[in-house]
Amino acid sequence: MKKHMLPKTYDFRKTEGRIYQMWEESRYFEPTNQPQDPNHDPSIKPFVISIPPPNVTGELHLGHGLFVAMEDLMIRYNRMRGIPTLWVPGSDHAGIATQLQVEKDLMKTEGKRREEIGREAFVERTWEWKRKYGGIITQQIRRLGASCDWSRERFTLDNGLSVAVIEAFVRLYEKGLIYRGPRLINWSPGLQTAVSDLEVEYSEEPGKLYYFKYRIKDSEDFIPVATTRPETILGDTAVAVHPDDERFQKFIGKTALVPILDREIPVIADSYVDKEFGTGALKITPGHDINDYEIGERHHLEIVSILNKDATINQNGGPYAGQDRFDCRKNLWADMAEAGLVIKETDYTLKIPRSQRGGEIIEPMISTQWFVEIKPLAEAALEAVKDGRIQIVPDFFTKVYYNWMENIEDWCISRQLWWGHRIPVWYGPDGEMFCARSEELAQEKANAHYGKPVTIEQDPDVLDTWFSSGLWPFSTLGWPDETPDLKYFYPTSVLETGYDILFFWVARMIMSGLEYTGEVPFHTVYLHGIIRDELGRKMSKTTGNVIDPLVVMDEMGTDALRFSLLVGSSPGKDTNLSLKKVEANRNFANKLWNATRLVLTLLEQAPADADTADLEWTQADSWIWARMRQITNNVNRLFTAYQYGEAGRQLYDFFWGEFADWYLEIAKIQVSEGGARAKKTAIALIKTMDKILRMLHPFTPFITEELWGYLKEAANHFGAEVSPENGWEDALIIAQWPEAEELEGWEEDAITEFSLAMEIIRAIRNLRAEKQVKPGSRIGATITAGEQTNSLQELSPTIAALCHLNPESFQIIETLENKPEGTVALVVGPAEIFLPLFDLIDPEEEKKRLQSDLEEVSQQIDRLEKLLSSPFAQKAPADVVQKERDRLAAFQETAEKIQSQLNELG
RNA sequence: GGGCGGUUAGCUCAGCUGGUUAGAGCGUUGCGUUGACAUCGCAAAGGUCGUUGGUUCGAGUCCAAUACCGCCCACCA
Repeated sequence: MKKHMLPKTYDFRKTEGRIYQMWEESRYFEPTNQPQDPNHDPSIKPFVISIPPPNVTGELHLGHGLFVAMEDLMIRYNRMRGIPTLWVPGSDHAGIATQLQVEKDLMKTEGKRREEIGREAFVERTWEWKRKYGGIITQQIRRLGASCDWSRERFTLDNGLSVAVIEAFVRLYEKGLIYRGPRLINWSPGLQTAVSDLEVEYSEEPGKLYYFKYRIKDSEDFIPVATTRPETILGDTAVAVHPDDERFQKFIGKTALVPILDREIPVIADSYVDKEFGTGALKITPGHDINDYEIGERHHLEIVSILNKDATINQNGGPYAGQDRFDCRKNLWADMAEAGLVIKETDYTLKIPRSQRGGEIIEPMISTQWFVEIKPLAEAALEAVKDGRIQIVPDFFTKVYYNWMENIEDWCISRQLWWGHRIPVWYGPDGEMFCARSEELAQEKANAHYGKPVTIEQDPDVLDTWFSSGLWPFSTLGWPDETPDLKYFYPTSVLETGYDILFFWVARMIMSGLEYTGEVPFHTVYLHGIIRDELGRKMSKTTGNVIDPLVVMDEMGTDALRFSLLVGSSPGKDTNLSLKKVEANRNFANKLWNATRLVLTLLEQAPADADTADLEWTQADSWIWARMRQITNNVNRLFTAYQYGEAGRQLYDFFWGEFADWYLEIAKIQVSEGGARAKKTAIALIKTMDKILRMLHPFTPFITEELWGYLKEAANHFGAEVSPENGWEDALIIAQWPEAEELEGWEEDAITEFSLAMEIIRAIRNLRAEKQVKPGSRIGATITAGEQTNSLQELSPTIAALCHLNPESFQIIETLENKPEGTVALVVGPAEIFLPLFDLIDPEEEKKRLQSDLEEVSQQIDRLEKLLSSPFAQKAPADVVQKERDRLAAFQETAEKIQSQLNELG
C-alpha cells in the first residue's frame, strides 16, 4: 500500500503560483480549434469574452477581483464543456487618469508642468511610465487565476488598435456622422479639457439663491431676477419672463441693462420660464447654461462667453476680467449691492456639476469640439436589444438601457489632452480640414486641394478614451483586417462588466460594433454590481474601509476570495463583502483539503483487487449518489441561468453538509468492513469527490486543480484506468464538465429511506449529549421500525458506529411487545428507539419532554387534518395531496407512540 | 419630474418553475479534541418574510396599493 503524499495543510501561497504556471505552460488558456490551425473547423462555435480592460497603470481593487472571478468562472465552465474558449486580455490607456499620474510625477520629480517639457517629451514620458508600471495590473490579474490567453494581450494604444481607432473615425467622418463646431460643452477648468455628459456628476450642496434687480432702460422700473451663479450675469443676453405672466407683460420687448456693465439686452417671453419659481423672471446666459443655450437658440440671442479656459473671467467681464469665477461672484455682488441692485439672498440647495474625475466644478462653456452624431447609431443599438440579438442580464437593466438610448445626446469625443489617439484630421493654411488614415494621405489630399504643396497641421486634440474602448471586442481581434481571429471569434459571447459602465462602455460597444462590423459585438451582457463593505457603504480611502484584494489573497488565498465574491453576488446587485465572509470560505477550502485527505486515506485502506461483481451499493452509497445527481442537475440549470452564486452555494452545502458530514463518516465504516465492500465504497468516494472537484473548479480553481491531481493519482494506485479516454484528463482545467449520471445498480429512492436513518442517528446522538453519556461509552439500543425494518437493518453497522452503540446489544426489529426494561424511548417518525438510559432520566422531566413533543405533533395533525378537509384535497394535484396524507399518517403514528410512552411513565 | 432595485434571524445575505415545518455564513450560548479537519465537530436560542389588499385549494415567492431605504436618468434659474 502506497502512502499518499497529500500534505497535512494546504499552503495556498506555494500552490497557487505553481498551478498557474503549469496551466500557462501547458497552454490551456489558449483556445482549442485555433483559426490558424490547418484542421480548424469553423462550424464549431467558440465561447469568447473580451476582458473589460483595466487602466494600464491601475492598481488591483475588488472590482477587478469580481469581474475576473466572474469571467474566469464562465470561461472555465465553457472550457470544461469542451467548447473552444477564448478570453482576450488587455489594458486601457485611460487618457485622463494616466496623464494625471504622469503630470503629478513630473511635478514631483522635476517640478515642471507638462507645458514646460512639451507634448512630444511628455508623451514619451508617459510611454515610459506605461512600460514601467503597465505590467503590474496584468500580473495581479494573473494572481486571481485568470485563464486569459495572454498571447493575445492587447493595449488600446497598440499599433493595431490605433489603426482601428483611426479607421473608425475616418469611416464615421466620411459618412458625415462626425462634425466639429462650437457648442456648449462641459469644461473641466483644472484639467483644461472638455468632458462628456456622462463624466459629469451632480452633487447636492448648500448654496444661495441671489435676488437682484434687472433695470429697464430709460425707466425707473426693474425686473427682479434670481440666480445661483451671479458671475454669469456678465454673460447675460436676455431676461425672460413667461408670456402669460401679468406682472411682467409690460416689459416684454423692452430693453434691460446688465448690472455694472450696462450692456443692453432684450426682455423676451418664453414659456420655459416657471412663474412660480424664484421671482418668476429668468436671466438668460446662453454661453454658460444648457437651458439658456436652448432658449437662446429659439430667440436667436447673442452668445457671450465670459470665461477663459482656466475659468477666470475674460475681457467680456469688463472690470472683472482676470478674476477667478468665484472671486468675481463675490466682487460683482458687492458692487451690485453698492449700486442698489441687490434684493436679497436666501439659502438654497444647489446641484453642483462636478467632474467624475477629481471632483472639480464643471463649467458649461462654448467651445469648439468634435462630436459624433449619435442618433443613427443609437437606433441600431436599441433595435439589437429590442429584437433579442442582445440579452441583458439581469433583465431589469434592459429598461435602463432603452431609456438612455432613447434620450441620447451627441457625444463630445475630443479631449484637450496629450495622452491618447490623436484626431486624424489635418488643417490646411486656411483651416480646410483633411481627414485621412495617415499624415501622408492627408498631405496628398491637401496638396491636391490647393494645387500645390502646402504645410498642414494635425488637430491637437485626442479622442475620448471610451472611443477606443468602444471598439474593444473587435479591435482586439484584428479589425479592420479580416484576420482569422476576427472571423472565427467575433462576435464574442458574453460581455461581463459592472452596471456603472453600462452607458460609458457597453452601450458604445454595441453602437460601434453594429456600425463597423454590422454585427452585435456579443449576444449577452452580464452586469454585476459594486462591491461595498459589510455595512453596504462604498469603499473609500477616506472612510478607511477599503479591502485590498492582494492582502486578502495573501492571508486567505485566492480561492477563498473568489468564492466569496462569486457566491456573495447576484446579477446586477451590489455585494457587501466582509473579511468574515472570506474567512469562512478559507475554512471551506481547508475543509475541502482535509476531506480529500481522508478520501485518499480510505482509498489506501481499500483492497484494489477485491471482487465487487456481486456486491450492491449500500443505501448510503445510493443516497449520496442520488443527491450528487440532484446537485449536478441544479448546478447545470443555475449555470445556464447565470445564477452562479446559487450554484456555488449549493455545492458548498452539499459538499460540507452531506458529503463531508455524513457520507465520509459512513464511508469510514464501510471501508473498515474491508474486502469488496471497502472497494465498492472507494469507487463511490472517487466518483463523488471527482464530480465535486470538477464543479467547484470554476469557483476555486487552484485548490481543486491541486486536489484533483492527488485524487487522480490515488485512483491510479487504486487500479482505475487513469487516462483521458477514461475521463481522467491531463488536468482538471481541461477535464470534462459533469452531467447528472446514473450509477449502475443504485437505488434512486434512497434519499427518503436514508433520511430516516439520519434522523434516528441524530436523535440518539442528541439524547446521549443531553444526558451527558460519555462519548466513548458504548450503549445498547433497540429500534423498532415496522415496514422500514429491512432497509434500516442494512444500515445497522453505520448506525451503531455513528452513535457509539454496542453491536452486541443493538438490534433493529419490526415490533416489540413491551418496552424493554430500564430504557427510555425516542420516537422518530415510524421508528421507536429504546436506549438503556432510564437511570439517567428524571421521569418528570421526561414526561414534560414527551408532552411538549406530543403537543407539537398534535398541532401538525390538526393543521394537516384541516388542510385535508379543505378544498385543497380536491383541487391540488394528487401527488401533493398524497404527500400530505402520508405526512399526516406519520404524525398520527408518532403521536400514538408518544402517548403510549407517556402511559408507561404513568 | 421619470425609471429601477431593496425591505426575510442580532449582522451579511440565499430562497428566480407558487406546494404548506423559511435556510446559510458570521455572531451568541452549551457540550466535545489520541488520527481528515479547532481553519473543526455536535447541539441550542433567534424570523407573524416592511404594511395593506387581491389572485389561488395554497403566497416569502404572482398582482395592486402604500411606507421606508438605496441607486440611475433628467437638471427650476
